[in-house]
Amino acid sequence: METSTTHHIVESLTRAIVEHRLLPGSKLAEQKLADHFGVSRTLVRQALFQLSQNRLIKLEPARGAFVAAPSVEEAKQVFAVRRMLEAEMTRAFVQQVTPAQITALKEHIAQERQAVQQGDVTGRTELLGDFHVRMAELMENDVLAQVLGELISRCALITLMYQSRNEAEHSTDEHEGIVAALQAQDANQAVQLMHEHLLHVEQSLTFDRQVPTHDISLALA
Amino acid sequence: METSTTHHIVESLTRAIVEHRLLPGSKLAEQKLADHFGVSRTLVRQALFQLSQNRLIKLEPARGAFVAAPSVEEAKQVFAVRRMLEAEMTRAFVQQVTPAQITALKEHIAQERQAVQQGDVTGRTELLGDFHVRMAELMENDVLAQVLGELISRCALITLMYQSRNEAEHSTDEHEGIVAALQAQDANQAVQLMHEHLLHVEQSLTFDRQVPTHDISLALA
DNA sequence: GTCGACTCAAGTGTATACAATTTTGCTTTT
DNA sequence: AAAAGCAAAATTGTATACACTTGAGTCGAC
Repeated sequence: METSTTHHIVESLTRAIVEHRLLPGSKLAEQKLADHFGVSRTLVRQALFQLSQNRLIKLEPARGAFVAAPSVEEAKQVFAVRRMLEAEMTRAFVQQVTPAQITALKEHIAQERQAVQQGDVTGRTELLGDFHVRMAELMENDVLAQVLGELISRCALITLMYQSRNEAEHSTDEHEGIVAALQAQDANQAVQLMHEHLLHVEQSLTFDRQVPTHDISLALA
Repeated sequence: METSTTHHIVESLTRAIVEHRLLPGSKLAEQKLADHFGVSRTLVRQALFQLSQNRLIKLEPARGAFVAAPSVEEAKQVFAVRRMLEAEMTRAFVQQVTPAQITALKEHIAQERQAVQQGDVTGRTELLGDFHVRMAELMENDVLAQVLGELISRCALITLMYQSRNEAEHSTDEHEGIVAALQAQDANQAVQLMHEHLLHVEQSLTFDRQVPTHDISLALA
Protein backbone atom coordinates (compact mmCIF):
# COMPACT_ATOMS: atom_id res chain seq x y z
CA MET A 1 0.00 0.00 0.00
CA GLU A 2 1.58 3.20 1.26
CA THR A 3 2.80 5.08 -1.78
CA SER A 4 5.42 7.77 -2.14
CA THR A 5 3.01 10.09 -3.94
CA THR A 6 0.73 10.27 -0.91
CA HIS A 7 3.77 10.85 1.25
CA HIS A 8 4.80 13.76 -0.93
CA ILE A 9 1.39 15.39 -0.55
CA VAL A 10 1.53 14.92 3.22
CA GLU A 11 4.99 16.49 3.38
CA SER A 12 3.99 19.39 1.21
CA LEU A 13 0.86 20.17 3.21
CA THR A 14 2.70 19.72 6.49
CA ARG A 15 5.28 22.31 5.45
CA ALA A 16 2.55 24.69 4.34
CA ILE A 17 0.71 24.38 7.65
CA VAL A 18 3.79 24.53 9.86
CA GLU A 19 5.14 27.51 7.95
CA HIS A 20 1.81 29.26 8.33
CA ARG A 21 1.14 29.56 4.63
CA LEU A 22 -2.09 27.80 5.50
CA LEU A 23 -3.67 29.36 8.56
CA PRO A 24 -5.71 27.49 11.19
CA GLY A 25 -9.30 27.08 10.10
CA SER A 26 -8.54 27.19 6.38
CA LYS A 27 -10.52 24.73 4.35
CA LEU A 28 -8.66 22.12 2.34
CA ALA A 29 -10.94 21.20 -0.56
CA GLU A 30 -10.11 17.83 -2.04
CA GLN A 31 -10.53 18.70 -5.71
CA LYS A 32 -8.44 21.85 -5.46
CA LEU A 33 -5.61 19.93 -3.83
CA ALA A 34 -5.97 17.16 -6.41
CA ASP A 35 -5.67 19.68 -9.24
CA HIS A 36 -2.71 21.36 -7.59
CA PHE A 37 -0.78 18.13 -7.15
CA GLY A 38 -1.95 16.68 -10.45
CA VAL A 39 -3.48 13.55 -8.92
CA SER A 40 -6.94 12.23 -8.20
CA ARG A 41 -8.94 12.89 -5.09
CA THR A 42 -8.15 9.34 -4.00
CA LEU A 43 -4.57 10.18 -3.11
CA VAL A 44 -5.51 13.52 -1.62
CA ARG A 45 -7.98 11.80 0.68
CA GLN A 46 -5.31 9.36 1.83
CA ALA A 47 -3.02 12.27 2.61
CA LEU A 48 -5.73 14.19 4.45
CA PHE A 49 -6.54 11.19 6.57
CA GLN A 50 -2.90 10.81 7.48
CA LEU A 51 -2.65 14.50 8.38
CA SER A 52 -5.71 14.18 10.59
CA GLN A 53 -3.94 11.41 12.51
CA ASN A 54 -1.05 13.81 13.05
CA ARG A 55 -3.58 16.35 14.35
CA LEU A 56 -2.47 18.91 11.80
CA ILE A 57 -5.91 19.02 10.26
CA LYS A 58 -9.41 18.22 11.46
CA LEU A 59 -11.86 16.20 9.39
CA GLU A 60 -15.52 17.06 9.76
CA PRO A 61 -17.96 14.49 8.36
CA ALA A 62 -19.45 15.55 5.02
CA ARG A 63 -17.94 19.01 5.49
CA GLY A 64 -14.30 18.51 4.69
CA ALA A 65 -10.82 19.08 6.05
CA PHE A 66 -9.70 22.18 7.92
CA VAL A 67 -6.31 23.24 9.21
CA ALA A 68 -6.29 22.49 12.92
CA ALA A 69 -6.48 25.26 15.47
CA PRO A 70 -4.86 23.73 18.53
CA SER A 71 -5.92 25.27 21.81
CA VAL A 72 -3.53 26.52 24.45
CA GLU A 73 -5.31 24.14 26.80
CA GLU A 74 -4.31 21.16 24.69
CA ALA A 75 -0.74 22.38 24.48
CA LYS A 76 -0.64 22.55 28.28
CA GLN A 77 -1.73 18.94 28.50
CA VAL A 78 0.93 17.95 26.00
CA PHE A 79 3.57 19.70 28.06
CA ALA A 80 2.36 18.02 31.23
CA VAL A 81 2.88 14.66 29.54
CA ARG A 82 6.25 15.70 28.16
CA ARG A 83 7.43 16.72 31.62
CA MET A 84 6.48 13.31 32.98
CA LEU A 85 8.07 11.42 30.15
CA GLU A 86 11.19 13.47 29.58
CA ALA A 87 12.12 13.82 33.22
CA GLU A 88 12.41 10.05 33.47
CA MET A 89 13.99 9.80 30.05
CA THR A 90 16.69 12.18 31.20
CA ARG A 91 17.28 10.13 34.33
CA ALA A 92 17.64 6.96 32.29
CA PHE A 93 19.90 8.75 29.82
CA VAL A 94 22.46 9.52 32.50
CA GLN A 95 22.60 5.83 33.42
CA GLN A 96 23.95 4.87 30.02
CA VAL A 97 25.50 8.05 28.67
CA THR A 98 28.52 7.78 26.34
CA PRO A 99 30.93 10.45 25.05
CA ALA A 100 29.62 9.90 21.53
CA GLN A 101 26.10 10.80 22.65
CA ILE A 102 27.30 14.00 24.27
CA THR A 103 29.12 14.94 21.09
CA ALA A 104 26.01 14.32 19.01
CA LEU A 105 23.87 16.49 21.27
CA LYS A 106 26.43 19.30 21.28
CA GLU A 107 26.53 19.23 17.51
CA HIS A 108 22.78 19.49 17.45
CA ILE A 109 22.85 22.50 19.72
CA ALA A 110 25.30 24.18 17.38
CA GLN A 111 22.75 23.79 14.60
CA GLU A 112 20.09 25.29 16.84
CA ARG A 113 22.24 28.36 17.47
CA GLN A 114 22.84 28.81 13.79
CA ALA A 115 19.13 28.69 12.97
CA VAL A 116 18.32 31.18 15.72
CA GLN A 117 21.08 33.53 14.55
CA GLN A 118 19.85 33.40 10.99
CA GLY A 119 16.28 34.16 12.00
CA ASP A 120 15.09 30.89 10.47
CA VAL A 121 11.87 30.62 12.46
CA THR A 122 10.62 27.35 11.01
CA GLY A 123 14.04 25.74 11.11
CA ARG A 124 14.70 26.74 14.69
CA THR A 125 11.34 25.44 15.93
CA GLU A 126 11.99 22.13 14.24
CA LEU A 127 15.52 21.91 15.64
CA LEU A 128 14.47 22.88 19.14
CA GLY A 129 11.94 20.07 19.12
CA ASP A 130 14.36 17.65 17.50
CA PHE A 131 16.78 18.04 20.38
CA HIS A 132 14.39 16.09 22.55
CA VAL A 133 13.71 13.49 19.89
CA ARG A 134 17.45 13.15 19.34
CA MET A 135 17.92 12.29 22.99
CA ALA A 136 15.31 9.56 22.67
CA GLU A 137 16.95 8.21 19.53
CA LEU A 138 20.33 8.08 21.23
CA MET A 139 18.78 5.83 23.88
CA GLU A 140 18.04 3.30 21.15
CA ASN A 141 14.38 3.07 22.06
CA ASP A 142 12.44 3.56 18.83
CA VAL A 143 9.12 3.60 20.61
CA LEU A 144 10.25 6.35 22.93
CA ALA A 145 11.55 8.40 20.02
CA GLN A 146 8.34 7.98 18.14
CA VAL A 147 6.02 8.79 21.04
CA LEU A 148 8.05 11.86 21.87
CA GLY A 149 8.11 12.89 18.22
CA GLU A 150 4.34 12.69 18.08
CA LEU A 151 3.94 14.73 21.24
CA ILE A 152 6.27 17.41 19.93
CA SER A 153 4.75 17.63 16.48
CA ARG A 154 1.40 17.79 18.21
CA CYS A 155 2.24 21.15 19.69
CA ALA A 156 4.54 22.29 16.90
CA LEU A 157 1.80 24.43 15.42
CA ILE A 158 1.06 26.22 18.63
CA THR A 159 4.71 26.58 19.50
CA LEU A 160 5.30 28.25 16.18
CA MET A 161 2.44 30.64 16.80
CA TYR A 162 3.66 31.81 20.12
CA GLN A 163 7.40 31.43 20.39
CA SER A 164 9.58 34.53 20.06
CA ARG A 165 13.22 34.66 19.00
CA ASN A 166 14.18 35.58 22.52
CA GLU A 167 12.52 32.47 23.89
CA ALA A 168 14.15 30.33 21.23
CA GLU A 169 17.56 31.58 22.28
CA HIS A 170 16.72 30.83 25.88
CA SER A 171 15.74 27.28 24.95
CA THR A 172 19.08 26.68 23.28
CA ASP A 173 20.85 27.90 26.40
CA GLU A 174 18.82 25.50 28.48
CA HIS A 175 19.61 22.63 26.15
CA GLU A 176 23.25 23.39 26.70
CA GLY A 177 22.77 23.26 30.46
CA ILE A 178 21.06 19.91 30.22
CA VAL A 179 23.85 18.43 28.12
CA ALA A 180 26.41 19.74 30.61
CA ALA A 181 24.58 17.96 33.42
CA LEU A 182 24.38 14.79 31.35
CA GLN A 183 28.10 14.96 30.68
CA ALA A 184 28.76 15.38 34.39
CA GLN A 185 26.44 12.41 34.94
CA ASP A 186 24.55 14.47 37.48
CA ALA A 187 21.15 12.82 37.13
CA ASN A 188 19.23 14.99 39.57
CA GLN A 189 20.59 18.16 38.04
CA ALA A 190 19.83 16.99 34.49
CA VAL A 191 16.31 15.95 35.41
CA GLN A 192 15.59 19.22 37.17
CA LEU A 193 16.95 21.29 34.29
CA MET A 194 14.86 19.36 31.81
CA HIS A 195 11.80 19.81 33.98
CA GLU A 196 12.35 23.54 34.29
CA HIS A 197 13.12 23.85 30.63
CA LEU A 198 9.78 22.34 29.66
CA LEU A 199 8.01 24.57 32.16
CA HIS A 200 9.66 27.61 30.61
CA VAL A 201 8.66 26.62 27.09
CA GLU A 202 5.10 26.06 28.24
CA GLN A 203 4.94 29.36 30.05
CA SER A 204 6.08 31.20 26.96
CA LEU A 205 2.95 29.86 25.25
CA THR A 206 0.39 30.92 27.81
CA PHE A 207 0.60 34.63 27.04
CA ASP A 208 -2.36 34.11 24.77
CA ARG A 209 -1.02 36.47 22.17
CA GLN A 210 -3.13 37.63 19.25
CA VAL A 211 -3.14 35.05 16.47
CA PRO A 212 -4.33 35.78 12.94
CA THR A 213 -6.81 33.40 11.41
CA HIS A 214 -8.97 33.07 8.34
CA ASP A 215 -11.75 31.36 10.15
CA ILE A 216 -14.40 33.90 11.05
CA SER A 217 -16.10 31.90 13.78
CA LEU A 218 -12.69 31.26 15.28
CA ALA A 219 -11.66 34.90 15.04
CA LEU A 220 -14.79 35.96 16.89
CA ALA A 221 -14.78 33.23 19.50
CA MET B 1 -15.11 12.38 6.15
CA GLU B 2 -14.72 9.69 8.81
CA THR B 3 -17.68 7.40 8.41
CA SER B 4 -19.26 4.97 10.82
CA THR B 5 -19.05 2.13 8.30
CA THR B 6 -15.29 2.31 8.21
CA HIS B 7 -15.27 2.42 11.97
CA HIS B 8 -17.35 -0.73 12.12
CA ILE B 9 -14.87 -2.57 9.89
CA VAL B 10 -11.99 -1.40 12.06
CA GLU B 11 -13.75 -2.57 15.21
CA SER B 12 -14.61 -5.91 13.72
CA LEU B 13 -11.09 -6.59 12.48
CA THR B 14 -9.61 -5.36 15.75
CA ARG B 15 -11.69 -7.84 17.70
CA ALA B 16 -10.73 -10.64 15.32
CA ILE B 17 -7.04 -9.86 15.69
CA VAL B 18 -7.09 -9.31 19.42
CA GLU B 19 -9.11 -12.47 19.98
CA HIS B 20 -6.66 -14.40 17.84
CA ARG B 21 -9.18 -15.46 15.27
CA LEU B 22 -6.75 -13.88 12.84
CA LEU B 23 -3.21 -14.97 13.61
CA PRO B 24 -0.09 -12.83 13.12
CA GLY B 25 1.12 -12.97 9.54
CA SER B 26 -2.29 -13.71 8.05
CA LYS B 27 -3.00 -11.88 4.84
CA LEU B 28 -5.98 -9.56 4.71
CA ALA B 29 -7.05 -9.41 1.04
CA GLU B 30 -9.06 -6.32 0.26
CA GLN B 31 -11.68 -7.88 -2.01
CA LYS B 32 -12.39 -10.72 0.40
CA LEU B 33 -12.94 -8.27 3.23
CA ALA B 34 -15.07 -6.08 0.98
CA ASP B 35 -17.27 -9.04 0.08
CA HIS B 36 -17.53 -10.10 3.70
CA PHE B 37 -18.62 -6.67 4.91
CA GLY B 38 -20.73 -5.98 1.83
CA VAL B 39 -18.91 -2.80 0.91
CA SER B 40 -16.44 -1.67 -1.71
CA ARG B 41 -12.67 -1.90 -1.43
CA THR B 42 -12.60 1.84 -0.83
CA LEU B 43 -13.92 1.50 2.70
CA VAL B 44 -11.84 -1.58 3.39
CA ARG B 45 -8.71 0.30 2.39
CA GLN B 46 -9.59 3.14 4.74
CA ALA B 47 -10.05 0.66 7.56
CA LEU B 48 -6.78 -1.12 6.78
CA PHE B 49 -4.90 2.15 6.77
CA GLN B 50 -6.36 3.02 10.14
CA LEU B 51 -5.42 -0.39 11.54
CA SER B 52 -1.89 0.06 10.28
CA GLN B 53 -1.67 3.30 12.27
CA ASN B 54 -2.72 1.32 15.34
CA ARG B 55 0.06 -1.16 14.54
CA LEU B 56 -2.38 -4.03 14.46
CA ILE B 57 -1.57 -4.75 10.84
CA LYS B 58 1.36 -4.07 8.56
CA LEU B 59 0.95 -2.72 5.05
CA GLU B 60 3.48 -3.84 2.47
CA PRO B 61 3.54 -1.82 -0.76
CA ALA B 62 1.83 -3.60 -3.63
CA ARG B 63 1.66 -6.76 -1.54
CA GLY B 64 -1.16 -6.08 0.85
CA ALA B 65 -2.06 -6.07 4.52
CA PHE B 66 -0.90 -8.62 7.06
CA VAL B 67 -1.75 -9.09 10.72
CA ALA B 68 1.14 -7.67 12.70
CA ALA B 69 3.57 -9.90 14.53
CA PRO B 70 4.89 -7.65 17.27
CA SER B 71 8.28 -8.61 18.60
CA VAL B 72 9.11 -9.10 22.24
CA GLU B 73 11.82 -6.50 21.67
CA GLU B 74 9.26 -3.89 20.72
CA ALA B 75 7.11 -4.77 23.71
CA LYS B 76 10.12 -4.22 25.96
CA GLN B 77 10.60 -0.76 24.52
CA VAL B 78 6.93 0.01 25.07
CA PHE B 79 7.22 -1.06 28.69
CA ALA B 80 10.31 1.06 29.19
CA VAL B 81 8.31 4.08 28.01
CA ARG B 82 5.35 3.12 30.15
CA ARG B 83 7.51 2.90 33.24
CA MET B 84 8.86 6.38 32.59
CA LEU B 85 5.45 7.86 31.92
CA GLU B 86 3.37 6.06 34.51
CA ALA B 87 5.78 6.49 37.38
CA GLU B 88 5.44 10.26 37.05
CA MET B 89 1.75 10.01 36.35
CA THR B 90 1.31 8.17 39.62
CA ARG B 91 3.28 10.80 41.47
CA ALA B 92 1.12 13.56 40.01
CA PHE B 93 -2.01 11.57 40.78
CA VAL B 94 -1.28 11.57 44.49
CA GLN B 95 -0.98 15.37 44.40
CA GLN B 96 -4.59 15.79 43.42
CA VAL B 97 -6.28 12.59 44.50
CA THR B 98 -9.95 12.67 45.57
CA PRO B 99 -12.16 10.05 47.27
CA ALA B 100 -14.28 9.80 44.12
CA GLN B 101 -11.22 8.80 42.11
CA ILE B 102 -10.31 6.09 44.59
CA THR B 103 -13.85 4.76 44.43
CA ALA B 104 -13.75 4.68 40.65
CA LEU B 105 -10.47 2.76 40.61
CA LYS B 106 -11.69 0.26 43.19
CA GLU B 107 -14.79 -0.35 41.12
CA HIS B 108 -12.61 -0.98 38.13
CA ILE B 109 -10.52 -3.51 40.02
CA ALA B 110 -13.69 -5.35 40.99
CA GLN B 111 -14.46 -5.72 37.29
CA GLU B 112 -10.97 -7.04 36.70
CA ARG B 113 -11.41 -9.70 39.35
CA GLN B 114 -14.69 -10.77 37.86
CA ALA B 115 -13.19 -11.16 34.38
CA VAL B 116 -10.26 -13.15 35.75
CA GLN B 117 -12.61 -15.40 37.76
CA GLN B 118 -14.76 -16.06 34.71
CA GLY B 119 -11.78 -16.98 32.57
CA ASP B 120 -12.63 -14.19 30.13
CA VAL B 121 -9.15 -13.85 28.61
CA THR B 122 -9.89 -11.05 26.16
CA GLY B 123 -11.96 -9.13 28.66
CA ARG B 124 -9.40 -9.38 31.41
CA THR B 125 -6.55 -8.21 29.18
CA GLU B 126 -8.60 -5.22 28.12
CA LEU B 127 -9.57 -4.39 31.70
CA LEU B 128 -6.05 -4.80 33.03
CA GLY B 129 -4.84 -2.28 30.46
CA ASP B 130 -7.79 0.01 31.03
CA PHE B 131 -6.88 0.40 34.70
CA HIS B 132 -3.91 2.48 33.64
CA VAL B 133 -5.90 4.46 31.10
CA ARG B 134 -8.57 5.06 33.72
CA MET B 135 -6.00 6.63 36.00
CA ALA B 136 -4.98 8.97 33.20
CA GLU B 137 -8.59 9.86 32.50
CA LEU B 138 -9.23 10.64 36.16
CA MET B 139 -6.43 13.18 35.97
CA GLU B 140 -8.40 15.08 33.36
CA ASN B 141 -5.58 15.12 30.88
CA ASP B 142 -6.98 13.84 27.60
CA VAL B 143 -3.59 13.83 25.94
CA LEU B 144 -2.13 11.66 28.66
CA ALA B 145 -5.03 9.24 28.46
CA GLN B 146 -4.69 8.99 24.71
CA VAL B 147 -0.93 8.52 24.64
CA LEU B 148 -1.15 5.87 27.32
CA GLY B 149 -4.01 4.19 25.51
CA GLU B 150 -1.93 3.99 22.35
CA LEU B 151 1.03 2.55 24.21
CA ILE B 152 -1.11 -0.09 25.83
CA SER B 153 -2.97 -1.10 22.70
CA ARG B 154 0.40 -1.26 21.01
CA CYS B 155 1.41 -4.19 23.12
CA ALA B 156 -2.09 -5.61 23.61
CA LEU B 157 -1.45 -8.24 20.99
CA ILE B 158 1.75 -9.48 22.54
CA THR B 159 0.31 -9.30 26.05
CA LEU B 160 -2.54 -11.50 24.96
CA MET B 161 -0.13 -13.98 23.46
CA TYR B 162 1.93 -14.41 26.55
CA GLN B 163 -0.10 -13.61 29.64
CA SER B 164 -1.34 -16.48 31.79
CA ARG B 165 -4.29 -16.45 34.15
CA ASN B 166 -1.95 -16.58 37.08
CA GLU B 167 -0.17 -13.46 35.92
CA ALA B 168 -3.48 -11.70 35.34
CA GLU B 169 -4.51 -12.39 38.91
CA HIS B 170 -1.18 -11.08 40.13
CA SER B 171 -1.69 -7.89 38.15
CA THR B 172 -5.04 -7.28 39.77
CA ASP B 173 -3.46 -7.72 43.21
CA GLU B 174 -0.82 -5.17 42.29
CA HIS B 175 -3.46 -2.73 41.07
CA GLU B 176 -5.06 -3.01 44.47
CA GLY B 177 -1.78 -2.24 46.17
CA ILE B 178 -1.29 0.83 44.03
CA VAL B 179 -4.75 2.16 44.83
CA ALA B 180 -4.13 1.60 48.52
CA ALA B 181 -0.96 3.69 48.32
CA LEU B 182 -2.83 6.37 46.37
CA GLN B 183 -5.52 6.44 49.00
CA ALA B 184 -2.89 6.80 51.73
CA GLN B 185 -1.39 9.60 49.61
CA ASP B 186 1.98 7.88 49.90
CA ALA B 187 3.52 9.10 46.65
CA ASN B 188 6.81 7.24 46.90
CA GLN B 189 5.11 3.98 47.72
CA ALA B 190 2.59 4.37 44.91
CA VAL B 191 5.29 5.22 42.38
CA GLN B 192 7.44 2.29 43.41
CA LEU B 193 4.52 -0.14 43.29
CA MET B 194 3.58 1.09 39.84
CA HIS B 195 7.15 0.74 38.68
CA GLU B 196 7.45 -2.78 40.00
CA HIS B 197 4.07 -3.72 38.61
CA LEU B 198 5.11 -2.72 35.09
CA LEU B 199 8.37 -4.63 35.51
CA HIS B 200 6.44 -7.73 36.51
CA VAL B 201 4.11 -7.51 33.55
CA GLU B 202 7.05 -7.09 31.22
CA GLN B 203 8.92 -10.00 32.73
CA SER B 204 5.95 -12.26 32.24
CA LEU B 205 6.29 -11.60 28.49
CA THR B 206 9.95 -12.44 28.10
CA PHE B 207 9.51 -16.17 28.53
CA ASP B 208 9.35 -16.36 24.75
CA ARG B 209 6.71 -19.03 24.81
CA GLN B 210 5.71 -20.92 21.70
CA VAL B 211 3.31 -18.88 19.60
CA PRO B 212 1.31 -20.29 16.69
CA THR B 213 1.47 -18.45 13.41
CA HIS B 214 0.37 -18.73 9.83
CA ASP B 215 3.41 -17.00 8.50
CA ILE B 216 5.95 -19.59 7.40
CA SER B 217 9.00 -17.33 7.30
CA LEU B 218 8.06 -16.18 10.76
CA ALA B 219 7.53 -19.71 12.04
CA LEU B 220 10.97 -20.75 10.82
CA ALA B 221 12.80 -17.62 11.93
C1' DG C 1 -38.59 43.44 6.62
C1' DT C 2 -37.94 38.93 8.57
C1' DC C 3 -38.42 34.23 8.71
C1' DG C 4 -38.94 29.95 6.43
C1' DA C 5 -39.03 26.64 2.62
C1' DC C 6 -37.27 25.48 -1.74
C1' DT C 7 -33.65 25.06 -5.39
C1' DC C 8 -29.30 24.41 -6.94
C1' DA C 9 -24.33 24.57 -6.89
C1' DA C 10 -20.37 22.74 -4.60
C1' DG C 11 -18.20 19.22 -2.17
C1' DT C 12 -17.84 14.93 0.27
C1' DG C 13 -18.82 9.66 0.51
C1' DT C 14 -18.88 5.34 -1.88
C1' DA C 15 -18.59 2.30 -5.76
C1' DT C 16 -16.70 0.90 -9.92
C1' DA C 17 -13.44 0.79 -13.75
C1' DC C 18 -8.92 0.62 -15.34
C1' DA C 19 -3.71 0.35 -14.88
C1' DA C 20 0.32 -1.59 -12.78
C1' DT C 21 2.37 -4.98 -9.97
C1' DT C 22 2.91 -9.31 -7.87
C1' DT C 23 2.07 -14.13 -7.46
C1' DT C 24 1.34 -18.56 -9.31
C1' DG C 25 1.63 -22.43 -12.15
C1' DC C 26 3.12 -24.32 -16.36
C1' DT C 27 6.51 -24.99 -19.80
C1' DT C 28 11.06 -25.43 -21.27
C1' DT C 29 15.82 -26.23 -20.72
C1' DT C 30 19.81 -28.34 -18.77
C1' DA D 1 14.33 -33.86 -11.59
C1' DA D 2 15.54 -29.01 -10.53
C1' DA D 3 15.82 -24.42 -12.02
C1' DA D 4 14.73 -20.68 -14.93
C1' DG D 5 11.58 -18.23 -17.80
C1' DC D 6 7.22 -16.98 -19.31
C1' DA D 7 2.17 -16.23 -19.30
C1' DA D 8 -2.08 -15.91 -16.96
C1' DA D 9 -4.57 -14.96 -12.81
C1' DA D 10 -5.05 -12.50 -8.77
C1' DT D 11 -4.30 -8.38 -6.13
C1' DT D 12 -3.04 -3.76 -5.23
C1' DG D 13 -2.76 1.29 -6.85
C1' DT D 14 -5.05 5.14 -9.03
C1' DA D 15 -8.61 7.50 -11.53
C1' DT D 16 -13.23 8.37 -12.55
C1' DA D 17 -18.25 8.18 -12.07
C1' DC D 18 -22.22 8.57 -9.46
C1' DA D 19 -24.95 9.33 -5.02
C1' DC D 20 -25.77 11.94 -1.13
C1' DT D 21 -25.09 15.87 2.09
C1' DT D 22 -24.33 20.59 3.04
C1' DG D 23 -24.80 25.46 2.55
C1' DA D 24 -25.98 29.58 -0.03
C1' DG D 25 -29.10 32.12 -2.39
C1' DT D 26 -33.79 33.10 -3.93
C1' DC D 27 -38.45 33.43 -3.68
C1' DG D 28 -42.70 33.72 -1.26
C1' DA D 29 -45.68 34.06 2.93
C1' DC D 30 -46.65 36.52 6.91
